[in-house]
Amino acid sequence: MSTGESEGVRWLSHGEQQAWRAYLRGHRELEVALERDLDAFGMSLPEYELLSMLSEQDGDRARMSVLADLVVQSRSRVTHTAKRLEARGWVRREPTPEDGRGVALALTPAGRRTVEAAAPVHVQSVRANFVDLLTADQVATVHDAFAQVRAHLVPGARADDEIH
Amino acid sequence: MSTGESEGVRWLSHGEQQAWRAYLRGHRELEVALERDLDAFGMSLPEYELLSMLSEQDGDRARMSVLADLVVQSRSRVTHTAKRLEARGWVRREPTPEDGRGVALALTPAGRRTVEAAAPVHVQSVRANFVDLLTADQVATVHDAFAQVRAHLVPGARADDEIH
DNA sequence: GTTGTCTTGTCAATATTTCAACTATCCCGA
DNA sequence: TCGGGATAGTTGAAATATTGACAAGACAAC
Repeated sequence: MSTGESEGVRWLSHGEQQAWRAYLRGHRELEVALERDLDAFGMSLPEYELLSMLSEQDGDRARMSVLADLVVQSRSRVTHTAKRLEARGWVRREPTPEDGRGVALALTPAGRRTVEAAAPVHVQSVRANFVDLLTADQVATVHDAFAQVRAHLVPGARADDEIH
Repeated sequence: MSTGESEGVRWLSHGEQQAWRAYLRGHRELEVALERDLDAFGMSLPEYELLSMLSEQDGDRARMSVLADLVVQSRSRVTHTAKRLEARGWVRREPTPEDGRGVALALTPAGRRTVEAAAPVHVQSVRANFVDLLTADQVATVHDAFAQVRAHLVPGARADDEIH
């Protein structure tokens, strides 16, 4: 059994395994660093992402489900995150006129001020710990690689859905 | 204040932002896919990583702190994870002879059987959702990129610490 | 219009993770 | 050999995340 199943398995080559592990570890370290820098603003990375996405939407508002897709989180998780952000006064829940089931999340003025304060620091962190460590070619390759991964896993996903 | 801070900030270029977001999203989708495939074996990705690292150590055992570094998790987290794995009979806690403070985690026979059953499926998942979607060059670039990130964030980290 | 089905979002229960003590051991110098 | 400071690992409570069940509106078929 323990050896029998190994037949026919395409294990990773040494290089592939090295790459995979470098990625897993690098990603974790990077996340830790980004969280650390956001800590000064009293928010986590997922929370920042939510606020940031919201701040780019028309009218600073978006449906819960749209938000969930944008930040790649479950709806339930977005509900919880929104509740926390609402408790801090950064976000407000509003009914949607067009669909009685829906709920829109809207950035409050305080929320906007907070994202705008956090954004420069966060961007600097992304630069210092990621973008600026890489060449333009490397950045482009990372883009392509993960866009492919996403396209494979979520066939319907649009490549540029940060805009709407 | 809200505009004042924007001066002097090196925002991301459009391409950089696209890359960053593609990476964030792709990573999350990838994690979801890997977790889904591991689910059949009753373990999560962090748990698999722990078992997998353990299975590569001499004597199927390693100190808690070594393990924590290998999988890039806090010690406390490793303690909790180990407790769960121990409850399933996959792992056993042992005192270390050389250092009275230390605790070694050892894979049980049942634990080894379980990793060996999960490994082919997991590897296939990593292939299908990541490695095989990329060219060899892309894989190499991802390796370099995240190794650089890790080297920046954890200057002391060894590149090949999956072996010992 | 009534029925059945799908979608939205929430909720409560459960599981996991984090954080800040805390214990025990080791190491080193006076 | 004592003491202080480091290191190893654990603990429990609080914060966060996931899951599955649910309520309610939409929507299509008839």
